[in-house]
Amino acid sequence: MGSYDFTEIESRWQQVWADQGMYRVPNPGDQNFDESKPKKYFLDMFPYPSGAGLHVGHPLGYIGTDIFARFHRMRGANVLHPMGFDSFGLPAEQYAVETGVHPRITTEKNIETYTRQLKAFGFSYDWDRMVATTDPEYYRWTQWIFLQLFGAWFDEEQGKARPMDQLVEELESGLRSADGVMWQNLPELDRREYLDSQRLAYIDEVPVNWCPALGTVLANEEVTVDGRSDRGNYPVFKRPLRQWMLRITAYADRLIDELDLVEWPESVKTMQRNWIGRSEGATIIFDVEGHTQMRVFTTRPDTVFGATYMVVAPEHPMVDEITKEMWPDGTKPLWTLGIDTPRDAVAAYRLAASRKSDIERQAEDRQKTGVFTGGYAINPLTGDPVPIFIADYVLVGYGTGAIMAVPGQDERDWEFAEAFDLPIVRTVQPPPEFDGDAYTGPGPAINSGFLDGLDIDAAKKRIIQWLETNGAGMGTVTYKLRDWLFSRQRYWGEPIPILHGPNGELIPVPEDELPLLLPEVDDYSPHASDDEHAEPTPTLSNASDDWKFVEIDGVSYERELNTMPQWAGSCWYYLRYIDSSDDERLVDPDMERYWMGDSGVDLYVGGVEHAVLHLLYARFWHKVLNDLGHVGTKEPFGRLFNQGYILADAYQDERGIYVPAADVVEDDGIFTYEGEAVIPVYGKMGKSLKNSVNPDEIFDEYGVDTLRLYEMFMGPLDTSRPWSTKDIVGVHRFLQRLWRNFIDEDTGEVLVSDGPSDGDLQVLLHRTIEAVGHDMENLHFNTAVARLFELNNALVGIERVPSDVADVLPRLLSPLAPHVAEELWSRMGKEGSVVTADWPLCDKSLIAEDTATMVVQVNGKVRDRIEVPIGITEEDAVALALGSERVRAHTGGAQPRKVISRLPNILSLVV
RNA sequence: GCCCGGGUGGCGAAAUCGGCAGACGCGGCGGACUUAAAAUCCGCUAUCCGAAAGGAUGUACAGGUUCAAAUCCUGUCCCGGGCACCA
Repeated sequence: MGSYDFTEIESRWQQVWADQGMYRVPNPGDQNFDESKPKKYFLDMFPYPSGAGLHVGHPLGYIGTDIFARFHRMRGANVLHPMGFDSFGLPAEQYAVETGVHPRITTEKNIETYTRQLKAFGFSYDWDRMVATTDPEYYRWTQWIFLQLFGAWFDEEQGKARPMDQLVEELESGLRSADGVMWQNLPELDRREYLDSQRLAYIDEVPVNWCPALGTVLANEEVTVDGRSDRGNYPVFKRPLRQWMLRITAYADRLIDELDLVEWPESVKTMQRNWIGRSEGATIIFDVEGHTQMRVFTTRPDTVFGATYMVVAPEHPMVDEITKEMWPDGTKPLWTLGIDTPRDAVAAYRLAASRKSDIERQAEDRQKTGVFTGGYAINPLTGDPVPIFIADYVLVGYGTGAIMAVPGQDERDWEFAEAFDLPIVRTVQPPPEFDGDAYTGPGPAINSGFLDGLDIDAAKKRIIQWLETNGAGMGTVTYKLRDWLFSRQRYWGEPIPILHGPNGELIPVPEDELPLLLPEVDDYSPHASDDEHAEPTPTLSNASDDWKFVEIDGVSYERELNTMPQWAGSCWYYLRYIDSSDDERLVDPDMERYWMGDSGVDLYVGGVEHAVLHLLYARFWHKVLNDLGHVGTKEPFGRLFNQGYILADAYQDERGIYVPAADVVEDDGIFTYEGEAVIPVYGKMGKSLKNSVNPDEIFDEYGVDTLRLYEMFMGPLDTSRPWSTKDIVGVHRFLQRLWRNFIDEDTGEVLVSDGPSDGDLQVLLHRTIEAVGHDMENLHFNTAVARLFELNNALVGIERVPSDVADVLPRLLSPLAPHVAEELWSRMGKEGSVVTADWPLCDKSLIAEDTATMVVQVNGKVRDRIEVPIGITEEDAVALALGSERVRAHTGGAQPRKVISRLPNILSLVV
């Protein structure tokens, strides 16, 4: 009755809130919708529901958004605060491979566990809006969006996606040609191929990241720096393959420029800009001896006079054409690999290069290798012949896959030139003190004909002008960003709703046949292998012929057997929450306009690991949907916030294997696990370090409110912080002290007085209201908690809590620790729920004081503190200060030479 | 190598604009209550010198600007993250 029984209080209120639908939020048009309130959309990055369940590190950001949502509700906003599950993915499928249990079963079970755990945190989600990406009613619309991408093209002039119909119209009317060919003159087959090549979702043969161990290909973003898979850390190899691609590159500029519209951490914006990697330069056309031409991309067209050789990527399609039968005169032995003919030398080098994985290329310490092709190009500016090499330091996928090498101004080219004894010409004058090799800094052009004397920028402009007038090139922009490889050979993903006809026709599955359900298969195994040359085979090829083949008008069509990558479902889930049960359309336009407003989601909180992948893909899809008129904003997430991580001690045994941290025993600084010594390390809490702390244990011992407060009190939301179970007692003591301040533990009597506070306590109360409100707005929950501690501490020793304090404190606490706040509110007999109570207002007149502490500095050092009236004049202040013994001890009684004041707080005397 | 963050007591941290460094909590020390312990309550707790009053030093390091710097500027070191032969 009287003691703080958090377990009982928390479970009871969670039940009451659920029964009353406390956190249900109506849409425009719904019954209880109040359009006079401002809208707020607060979103968490939804989790993948893993079998291990939640640990205390997962909900850090969720606690933050929940507090923010509760705060804004009390301040009178309509708050959309939903949760769901990104439930397609590898672990459920791997489990299915091992056990034969259908991934749907595993997934449903895990979702159930996650839902139970999330509900136990007392989060104020509107669970009626929950989505799971694996739900056919959800992925129906993921497939629908894919068909929108398939049914659209990117109009370069308008800079936006448009429906294919409009392209066909413009082609038929002659407004536009198909790569220079009139539509009327194009055979039927070529027309189809042309149209298919223009779509935002298209099939192309491209070098892909093939991961045999996972049995699937991966997007560039899913491959780590050392050429391994992001998930599972398996080796990844490059190989050409026909795959579905999404034309994200068409949006490269908008994805950069429209970052200006959003309030995101600068670091995330920078990462996206770097990933897109826009660089401006020029394409320069080199005549290759004899007949053909070669295009190179350079960001330094101003250095073209110093281009003394050319390098082509080993995989470049023109290599065969350039390569000569015989080594020409003047071939240096160094250039030939010691092989008799250029053809054999080039073949040997290409073979060696193709065998190298990205890791090996890396490991070689960037030693420059390459071989001469026997061919020469003509430098269009100097007219000199320059030898053409192939070398793997030039990448086929970037720019034109060929470069003009300017060793004087490029470190890589310098290294290669030294290794192969090639001429070096400086075309920018380095400063006199420069003693390095390649010079990449600013300076006037030299050895560059009509460019001489110009600085780099001017020289670039001038040479591009020259190239364009002489038909030798043009200004060009290139990007590091590649189109998004969208096929996966896995089972547990959205089927791609396309049929393949006998002549290569691509037929979209009609919208009214969506969702295209995943077929049942006997074997979920991907065709995984240790062999990098194994042929990728989609798991859906294990489906029955009934599913795989569709007959339309007597013609047999084969279904697309690849599935979508895991990122697909998370590209648009924030839209589905708005109207999660709509079976007519993706989202109702009126509801979408209301909740997304002018700038999209008002606060999106999640880990920084999604800085590139998820956030770039989602922005891309959103822009396409915007172009096609399905959503109203240019950007999906107006404000992004990256929460930190919970870190924890972890332990490795002798072999470097992590052991369960919970079972490690410490004795006088020595750590042991099952009697063996282990080494303490430190890192992000999670399965891989085996250092997870289960929230259930904390709930049992301290309760939900304590855990919520603890995670917030540890530090600012955006910094990582070490978990320390022993520190939890601090916030737990706070709640118990709060309880004892309000409730007599023996009798259960509510210890609230009839009269309000006065004096210092009243001032403190209103200061707390102001400070907590301010902290809440700025997501400074750690300091908000500290302010509440102070107010609570001031109540200790007071017989009864003054009525105004009793009225305010539970409301201030309610977003942070909703259960105990609701219990106190209810025990005091207050009207309604504290959840829907108004946020307290601060009476500013009460916190304006009539005296202040004036700090007196002498020569910049604090020497005394004096209470002064708020409106004190400088003259009085100086007189007061000079009257102080402590001040006089440092002024030696002399008059100050100079007085600086910020009255009534600071008086600075210089003597 | 390049690009972002960050570095404050024994520990987690705080410090709107350049204006009292260390709020709040953990831990520690001392005290009250208790037969005792736990819980609770009270006090102290940056470092050094000092019995104290007080003084000196102190926000990674070295400089600078300023009456005044954790905060601004220059350089260096360390930690974390991203990118990495991108022409």
